[in-house]
Amino acid sequence: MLLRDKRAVKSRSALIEAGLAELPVNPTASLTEIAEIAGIGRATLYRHFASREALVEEILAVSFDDLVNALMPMENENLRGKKAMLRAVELMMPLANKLRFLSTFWVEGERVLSKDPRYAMMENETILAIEQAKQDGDIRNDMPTRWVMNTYDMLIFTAWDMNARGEASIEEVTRLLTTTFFEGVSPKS
Amino acid sequence: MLLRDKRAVKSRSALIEAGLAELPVNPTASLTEIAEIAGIGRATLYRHFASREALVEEILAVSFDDLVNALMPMENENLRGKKAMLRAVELMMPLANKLRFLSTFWVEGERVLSKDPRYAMMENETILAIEQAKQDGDIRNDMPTRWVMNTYDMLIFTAWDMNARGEASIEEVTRLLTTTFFEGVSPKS
DNA sequence: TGTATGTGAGACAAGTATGTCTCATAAAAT
DNA sequence: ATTTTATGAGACATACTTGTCTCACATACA
Repeated sequence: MLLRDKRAVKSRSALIEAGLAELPVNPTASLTEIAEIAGIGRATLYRHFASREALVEEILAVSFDDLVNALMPMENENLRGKKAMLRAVELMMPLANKLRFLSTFWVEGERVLSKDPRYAMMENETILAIEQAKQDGDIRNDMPTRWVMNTYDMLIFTAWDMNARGEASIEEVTRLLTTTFFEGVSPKS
Repeated sequence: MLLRDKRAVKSRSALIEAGLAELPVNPTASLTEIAEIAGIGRATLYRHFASREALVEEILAVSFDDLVNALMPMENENLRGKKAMLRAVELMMPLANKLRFLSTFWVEGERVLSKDPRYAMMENETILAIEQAKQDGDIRNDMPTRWVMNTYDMLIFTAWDMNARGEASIEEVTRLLTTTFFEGVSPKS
């Protein structure tokens, strides 16, 4: 299956899309269900992916590629600390459904993606940004970087979820997210 | 199985404890595994719980009972707004290990628990507290109550999770949670 | 047009989880 | 002490999932 053929390309992306949408909602979905959602025969699924594991790993790889690509513009912007974190949120919001897959399959994800040098780079840059923000006086020094990172990730998901339910626009949830993250829910004093 | 017998009580609680501990870590664990962890025969598991679903629902019910009981002291305290929210966090945090189950099985949980009148009551009281806090000037008026509630819930789950992983004590995550929620990660100006 | 190739449908085997049932044993209840 | 009841071990049927394979058909490609 060398993806020279239009049909193969279409089948493959339909399967990846189906897994991306279904597996975070129902992680134990059978490959029969995935194939049905994709509108593709089950046998064809196995022609593209040797096993269930292979499918998950492929979706992880594709999602991670999208994430890296979304953040590419930052390479030329030389932002640091708080400004970098704000910019990253802005760039990441539109693909939060892919981030959701990454977080759902985090155990597999870490095993697979940790072989990718970009993975260590990204994590490192997040930590650097948080610690830079601490030095700049934008993030409290008495908060563990790990907590700040978890909160940051969690707020991105909450914002995406609210947007996905149609309760607020991308711009609105981005504003809510960044305000809540840096200032909290209290009014400015 | 009317739980008049010591043995039945012991078996039942051993099974619930095993599910409570194992299922959040490995949600697809078989009932054979659960029974083995509990140190109970698989047949006995089926004597107590008609199906896998019944076991999960029972654990959800027990967990929710624990949550409601933990919040009982507030009935006599007449706290409102921000103070009520802080107190609720304080009372809920020690249940971290038990209530992680609720967040893992949130989909089933909502379906099962929404039949319980106490569920609607709890949600309603949270909304009331948030709106009271807005009136008191403790929460920004330009933030939708729904966003504030989602953020509040997600921060509690994040804190539970971090504590359950042994990355911070109950006191530590309580402090981090309340500070982040009301003040954000920025230092006080 | 003719050839190569991807696809759908379905048969098939192997493995595993579910749920039921029986029987001898051990423990609790009275 | 006697009766009642829960348990463990294991057999058993059923259903589902996985992964492989074949064959007729349709579509892309050259």
